[in-house]
Amino acid sequence: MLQTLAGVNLAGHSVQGGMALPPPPHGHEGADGDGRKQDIGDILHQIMTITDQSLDEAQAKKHALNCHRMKPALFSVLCEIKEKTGLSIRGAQEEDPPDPQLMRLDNMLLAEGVSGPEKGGGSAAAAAAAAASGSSSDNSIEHSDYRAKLTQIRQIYHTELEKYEQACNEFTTHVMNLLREQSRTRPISPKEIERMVGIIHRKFSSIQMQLKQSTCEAVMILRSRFLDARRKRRNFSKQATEILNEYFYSHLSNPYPSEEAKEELAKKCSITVSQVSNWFGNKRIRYKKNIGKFQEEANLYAAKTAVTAAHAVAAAVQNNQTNSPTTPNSGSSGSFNLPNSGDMFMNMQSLNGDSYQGSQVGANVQSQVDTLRHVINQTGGYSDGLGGNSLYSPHNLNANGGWQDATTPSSVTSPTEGPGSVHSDTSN
DNA sequence: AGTGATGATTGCAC
DNA sequence: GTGCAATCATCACT
Repeated sequence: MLQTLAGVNLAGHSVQGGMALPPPPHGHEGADGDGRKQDIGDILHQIMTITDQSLDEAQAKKHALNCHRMKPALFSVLCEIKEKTGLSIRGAQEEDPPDPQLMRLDNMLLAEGVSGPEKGGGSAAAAAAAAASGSSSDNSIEHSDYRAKLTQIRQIYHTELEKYEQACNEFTTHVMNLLREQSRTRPISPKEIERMVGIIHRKFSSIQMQLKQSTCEAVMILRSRFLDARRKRRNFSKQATEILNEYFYSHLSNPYPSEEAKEELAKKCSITVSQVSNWFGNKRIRYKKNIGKFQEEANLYAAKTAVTAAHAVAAAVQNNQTNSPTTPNSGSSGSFNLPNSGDMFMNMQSLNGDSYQGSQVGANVQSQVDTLRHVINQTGGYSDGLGGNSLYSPHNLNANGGWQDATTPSSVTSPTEGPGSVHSDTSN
């Protein structure tokens, strides 16, 4: 049938008098070879002279062609032929499975909070990183900065994506219109238009993939810049260091805070428990390595805690004056916690004025300090007999360089208290 | 740029 | 799992 039709139109009475189709054939075409050659020659001639025709002429012929009663049949036949040839071969590769790389990129962008629903400008990754690297004020600044940058990336990504989608839609509509228009004169089936749309979408999605890829790269760079704790190490705040030092020097005989104490310190210092552990690990080793260097610091903190202790003792004594006054180590009152303990190896009387002024706390307090001193002395940790400027003696380090009381540190919830020692825990 | 301080990590021992 | 010791990487100061 195809051959018949094709033969009718091309070899038979086709395109007589311009491009207009002839009336339908009445039978089979003539088998005359010369006649066929003549016809083909005519067609070629018409094609070659088509540019000489005026626009009106062309439109008129086009209209005549469209109105020809054989046109629909011929159109579908040509479409079928086209379908079976390589002209539409590109459509064969449609319906391929989703690109794994694209899926990876999508997942990553989703996990980073770039694509998907807005999570308050932040992301799960940022939150995780925040938890991992602590949550000090410095870090929070950093994370807000990180979030701001991420939001920026997110905005750029969405703007670009929107642009691409818009361009894709516009282009698709344009091509579809064009093809529909052309389908009136060319054998273009709706299926083929669909395929063309698919091709366009694939092209645009490959552009989108590039966008996603560069967005992922940007996020990765941002993460490594902002959230790598080691790269972006920040010193703890002065206050945090002070709190940690106070605890360390007031528990020098056993500077191993319990889990509870670590948590308390972490909370106070706005750092993580593991950071507290790191700090104590570093402090212990560095103190041990260079005791001399830390002596001044130790004296300072010891004086500080002594003053606090004296104040606390004074307050306690005043509270208990009407009752039976007790020494602080009686531990009857839970109203205060003496922040220094048997760890105090300080000679208060030899402290200089900058660190400590006995007169500042008054005679009453001074007597209590003396009491305290006595109590501390009883623990064996206090010594008046230190030579030179050695206000502070690391008695608590044994010959092996370890802490004497450092037995099963992880299970120790408070410093080992000798008889008569005052419970202290600055973390409380 | 050099240097010491400091927080984090790693490998090992218990 | 915890702590020690060594080390790394960065900060902060000169």
